[in-house]
Amino acid sequence: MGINKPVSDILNRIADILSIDEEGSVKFEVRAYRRAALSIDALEEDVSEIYREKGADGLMEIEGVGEGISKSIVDYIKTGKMKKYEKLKKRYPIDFENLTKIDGLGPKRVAILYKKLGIKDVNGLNRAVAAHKISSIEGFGKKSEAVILNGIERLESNKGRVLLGDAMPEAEKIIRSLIKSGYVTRAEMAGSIRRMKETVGDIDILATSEHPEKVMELFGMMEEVESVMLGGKTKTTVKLKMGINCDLRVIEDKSFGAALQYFTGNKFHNVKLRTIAIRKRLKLNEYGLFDKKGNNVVSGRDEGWIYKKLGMDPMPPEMREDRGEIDAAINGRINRLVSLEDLVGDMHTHTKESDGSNSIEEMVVAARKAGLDYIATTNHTKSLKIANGMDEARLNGYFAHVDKLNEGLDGFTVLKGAEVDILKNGDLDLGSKTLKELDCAVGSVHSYFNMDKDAMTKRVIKAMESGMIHILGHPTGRILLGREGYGLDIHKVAAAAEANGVAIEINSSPDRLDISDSNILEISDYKIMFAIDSDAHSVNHFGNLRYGVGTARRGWLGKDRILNALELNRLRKILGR
DNA sequence: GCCGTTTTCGGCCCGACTGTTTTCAGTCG
Repeated sequence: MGINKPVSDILNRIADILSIDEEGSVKFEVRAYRRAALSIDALEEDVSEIYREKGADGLMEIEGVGEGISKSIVDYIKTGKMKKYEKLKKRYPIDFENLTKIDGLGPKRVAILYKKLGIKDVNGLNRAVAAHKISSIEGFGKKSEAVILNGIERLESNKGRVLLGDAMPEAEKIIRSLIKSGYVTRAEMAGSIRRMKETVGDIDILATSEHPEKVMELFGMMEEVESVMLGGKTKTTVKLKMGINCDLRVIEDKSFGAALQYFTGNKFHNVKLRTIAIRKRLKLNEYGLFDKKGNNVVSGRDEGWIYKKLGMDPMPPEMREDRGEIDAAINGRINRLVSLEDLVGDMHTHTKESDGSNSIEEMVVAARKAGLDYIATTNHTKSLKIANGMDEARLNGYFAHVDKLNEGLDGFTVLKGAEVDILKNGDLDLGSKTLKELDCAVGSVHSYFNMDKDAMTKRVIKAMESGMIHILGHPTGRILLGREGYGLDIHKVAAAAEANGVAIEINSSPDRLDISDSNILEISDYKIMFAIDSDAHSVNHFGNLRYGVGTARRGWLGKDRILNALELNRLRKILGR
């Protein structure tokens, strides 16, 4: 794997240690290290590749990386260490990475705990909390102790993140309760959920109300809430039973748009926007966009106006990750992104013939309800025994059944397909006669995940070159919060997809979202189509398509790049090749 | 340490909330 993560971690550790005794200009040095760490973490290409291709000059092209930090990176590439960090570490041999993940602990308080109690890591902190040693330290109290204990539990239980597919329905439930209470006129999600990030660390909700105190009280008593962490007049943080925190902020109606803007973009996006505002002699905050005299120059109700007043086109929330969207917006290059309504079909669904829970008839009813005009029925194939994979004979029988079903359907079509296993050697798991008869073949890897990157890339490309598969299913095999995807040279795969007319799947299953938004951005210059598939194993799973659409939007894809946004006749032409 | 429509020096995003040292530093998003 690449070294971006360790490099950005070390830069953050340097920032941690520098910030302990920060005085004067060191404060900005800290900021510079954090900034560089963030942009390296978000980089698509590995810094070692950049250095190999373009040397130290290439590294300095990275935003926030100048002479000093590029030297440190080269240092790390050559020796596996950064001299600057090794030196600083001697002063504070502390596990800042994990300790600062705990609520209420930043580098300074971690350093105090080290100096006073000799705490170096989470275990040490745990012991100190158990012995009630924390509350006696100057600057800490009983409440700090409780917050820290809570933070340790959260860190140990699930690393503090949950799937978008779990967090979003929870946020929707909370919003419904707020509206139902009668005290809230408007409530919406902000933050990473609104950006449709694949996993989220907390839920942000914004609401307008004439009675903020009442809303705060009500929020703290909701059934989803385990405990109230911080309760203010306009902002309350609670710990939800599902294991993450939820922030609720109440704002005035007139600043709702500004607040939505402020709390949606990621940190980097927002910093850039505020810097642009300053250049225009304006000030941007959650209450609006203000000129020097303190007049709000936009109607705070409209989020889009803030972008327009700052000289750029508004862009969808999913793009606000500081991945070039601000430049694109300034140059008027924000394209219309694919939306859920654009999808008219689903190319990857299962029935109880293999490992699904419902019959094809039930799946058809659910798909129609979801607004679709066609689905491909794509059950597993024979080598995937654990999923009751189908062999050629069973498939033939099943397809005869589907033919009959289609005859009776008006305005809906079931395409005959299969999720064909890509075997260890890159062969497909069905005879070529059957393969040729499939309307839609999704090729997927379900075995030997541990092959090295080269071998796995060759395996997948061989399958694509067979001319038999239409879509590469869940291309990297990752399971969010579970396992890393198998190593795959995504550029080589994309090039093979282009050469062989194979579409790349965006699997909408909340624990996959595979391929990822960042991979899409990486390969979107290839002339390839994408298929946003539910991979539905039951009638409820068509609802997951919204997460796949979110992923596609985070990858800046328009409707024209989506296979299943094509109406059936055009789709058939492409599938027939 | 980084960076440039205030430019090679002199700046660097913004506000809420907390605990507690009653006036603010630290943390967070």
